[in-house]
Amino acid sequence: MLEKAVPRIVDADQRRRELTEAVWRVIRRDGVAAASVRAVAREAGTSMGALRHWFGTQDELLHFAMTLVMERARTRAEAAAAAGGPLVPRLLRVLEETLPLDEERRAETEVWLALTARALVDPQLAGLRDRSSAELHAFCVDVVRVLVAEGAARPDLDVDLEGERLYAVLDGLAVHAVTRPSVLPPDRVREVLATHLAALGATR
Amino acid sequence: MLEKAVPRIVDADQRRRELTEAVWRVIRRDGVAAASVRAVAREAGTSMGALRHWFGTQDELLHFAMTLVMERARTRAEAAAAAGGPLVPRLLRVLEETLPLDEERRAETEVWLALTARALVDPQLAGLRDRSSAELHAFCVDVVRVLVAEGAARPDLDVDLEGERLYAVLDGLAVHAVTRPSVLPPDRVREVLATHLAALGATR
DNA sequence: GGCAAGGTAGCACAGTCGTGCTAGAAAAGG
DNA sequence: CCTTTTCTAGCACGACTGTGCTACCTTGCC
Repeated sequence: MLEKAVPRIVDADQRRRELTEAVWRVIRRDGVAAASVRAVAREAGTSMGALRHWFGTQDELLHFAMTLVMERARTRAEAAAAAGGPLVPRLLRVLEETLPLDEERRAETEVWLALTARALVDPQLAGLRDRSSAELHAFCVDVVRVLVAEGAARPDLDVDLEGERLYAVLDGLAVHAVTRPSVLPPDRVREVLATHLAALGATR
Repeated sequence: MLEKAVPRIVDADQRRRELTEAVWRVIRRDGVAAASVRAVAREAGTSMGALRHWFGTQDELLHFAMTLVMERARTRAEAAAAAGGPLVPRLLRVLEETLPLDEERRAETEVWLALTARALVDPQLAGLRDRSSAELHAFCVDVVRVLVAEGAARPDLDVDLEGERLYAVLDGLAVHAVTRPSVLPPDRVREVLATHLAALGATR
């Protein structure tokens, strides 16, 4: 009943992360369609059997890949939120954690885009995506609320509507930064986002 | 040298459109990954051979599907632009032609999203997407320019930057309307977009 | 030492894939 | 009538797919 032996302690979570990052590399290089069990195993330098030990099925693999994208962005965002400094730049930095402004975040965003498209026809992934987008949307609404409360945005704003608009800017920038990187380099992305936040407070 | 017989006149373009719409149905129902030659032929009620007569290869099929999305949106947008009426509502209606506000446009947007994701790893599709996004981006910049010129937007706006921001709102709304339809029904999408245009002119 | 369990490896199966290919049906000019 | 061309049909090939499965290696407790 109780376990008798505890052999080969390999941190399961850590192992799954390593394998999942192999999934990311395959998705980025060859697309979701190419993220087969064999291809991922080859990329990770392991065997099909080992992979299937950690992920019982192919869908589970993609599911975990999506989870990891969300988790990492959220972790970074929370760190940025906890940092000090003036309000507006700090909120900017939190929002920027979801944008592809460096190689790491670019990888995540590309995987996010690929899996978002797949979620259109994969209910399992759709559930994940819904939870994630609800969270980010709620955060955007909160950002607007805080800006209004702190006097950094006009007091007559429709908070829900502006939250929705901010969220659209955010994901629109994410898509564009990933699909048109030469037109929209990281600094330009930051500039557009900063302009948007500033515009919420423009009273003139 | 000159053709001698002209048998079975089937409008090639028309036929290709019909088949391409079968591609759309498959992509919407089962995803790009499932858009195999066999599946599309079955969906179109024809044979693999017939399909391959019109599209020499699988990539050509997807390429044409993407082309058709772009072409249809552009046709509608030009019609909306040619219509009369006051400036701002007219521009709104043109921009709305790229958004999934009814069943037809929803289909196009879903296919667009799926193919945009695939374009990350398919140079052929990437070329198409680049041309299309450059065009829409340029149009967004023009919209801002016209609004400024007509006094419907603040004269001190950075036109390029605002064009970029408008484009982000547009594609962000497209993604959200397709992935979170219950939160973002068509009227809400219109409201957010209208708010954005109005905000460009907010002087208060 | 023995043994149980965690972890790895990879074969086997039945299926799907894209594409090359041949063969026939349909239609119009001679 | 026959010929020519367009269009349709679908078989055949080799490659790749996800997953069930067995066998093996490694580890740590008894």
